[in-house]
Amino acid sequence: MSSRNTQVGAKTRDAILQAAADVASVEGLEGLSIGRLAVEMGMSKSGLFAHFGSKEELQLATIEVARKRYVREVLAPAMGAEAGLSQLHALCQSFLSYVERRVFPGGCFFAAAMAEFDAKSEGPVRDRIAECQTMWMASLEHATEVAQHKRQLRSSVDPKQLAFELEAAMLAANWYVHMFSDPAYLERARGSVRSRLAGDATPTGLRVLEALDDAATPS
Amino acid sequence: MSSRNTQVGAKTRDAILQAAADVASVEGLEGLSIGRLAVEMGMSKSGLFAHFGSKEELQLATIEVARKRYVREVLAPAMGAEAGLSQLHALCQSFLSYVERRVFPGGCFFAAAMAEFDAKSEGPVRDRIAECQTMWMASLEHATEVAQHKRQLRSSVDPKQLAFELEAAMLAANWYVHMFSDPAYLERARGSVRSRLAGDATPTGLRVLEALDDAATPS
DNA sequence: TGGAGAATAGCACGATCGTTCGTATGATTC
DNA sequence: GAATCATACGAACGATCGTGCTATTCTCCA
Repeated sequence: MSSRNTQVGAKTRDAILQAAADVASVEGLEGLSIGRLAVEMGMSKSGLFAHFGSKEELQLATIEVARKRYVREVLAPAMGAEAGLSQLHALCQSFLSYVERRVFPGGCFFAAAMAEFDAKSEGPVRDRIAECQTMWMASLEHATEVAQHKRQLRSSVDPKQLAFELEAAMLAANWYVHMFSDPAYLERARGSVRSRLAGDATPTGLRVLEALDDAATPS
Repeated sequence: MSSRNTQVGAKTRDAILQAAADVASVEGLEGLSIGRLAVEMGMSKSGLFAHFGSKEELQLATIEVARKRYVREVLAPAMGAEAGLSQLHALCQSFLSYVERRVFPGGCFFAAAMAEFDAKSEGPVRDRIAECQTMWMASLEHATEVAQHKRQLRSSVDPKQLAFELEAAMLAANWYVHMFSDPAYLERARGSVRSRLAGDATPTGLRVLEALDDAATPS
């Protein structure tokens, strides 16, 4: 048949995982309970459970759909920007927009998961979360290195240090926005990103940043 | 009598809460279970439970002992510093030292609690955590204002913005140190604090910072 | 020394947890 | 039309959750 028939269970499975990712961003990956998830999906606990076989498998599968959402909502939009400083700027703006748009209802899924598992004993779930966080940081560092190669950021800048500081401001905004229900913290983070990039930029880099600001506010 | 006899139960209660704070910094305040805590304390679940009457009361009491520990280990040491920029610097160093010394085995208790409750529905526990976080930020902001009054930091600096950025770096270090078991992130945060304060300091403030560095590295 | 009251233990409850098992329903394939 | 497979359900398991009640043990003071 031409219209390849997607297995009926795959749709259900994905629907479950999308809901699971939303719940986990609020309640945490451990707080995610199969029973409550089944009620929310309008199906039986055992029917839902059969899709995964164990809670850990459910958690790992949830991480994967969350990761795809993250790629689609944060990374992909920033890939349109020119490599280097523009892309570094785009990654930060994209992340803050993703928090602002409430792509996950409880804030950044991976921020919540990192905070939940950072002190816990080792395990596949913790390992995968750490991997995801490392990959995200690597994309910030890589954009920094390209920007240095293009003489947009000073060569004295340590890419890991810059990535750390940018991510720190974005993470803090993520917590505070939800804890105090105050979107002003997103603007604080945007201010941090702007001044940090401008402070490390070469004259060439400053022109790039100015062009980005002009594009953002076409008055 | 001169040696006022503390009620025997009060010691037990405090011992329970100290253990509870340690556990909660790793497992979270919701993950804290009365049964497991009782086993750890070598007493019965009901005997332990009787001290509090409800899990919520246990959580609130745990927050209070954690807060006292925080005051003792972070705020109090920094109160020895001269008001203003020195104290702002001391608060940041004190916090990072508190993370490094593993005052709570799972990292900063309040960072973990904020991450756990930021997206959750309202309640006394969430409210208290938010209060504690606000008070900590207020002490950073206050030190900034005093520093401005003393002409150590530029008057153009927004105290809330500076406090946000300092706290962001410290929080990020707290997560990463535990997630990746790498104390280098503490140095990254120290670098962030140093460059951020130096960047906003007046000539007077710069001399203060230099004096602090000399005192820290008496070569 | 004994009695009052605080502190702890024992036991049980309903609810929920993750998990297993047997079964019923549809669709697909021979 | 029969056999097989994917999918979901219902019931139940043992464990643990928070929370009551009642008894026992301990501490301290008159």
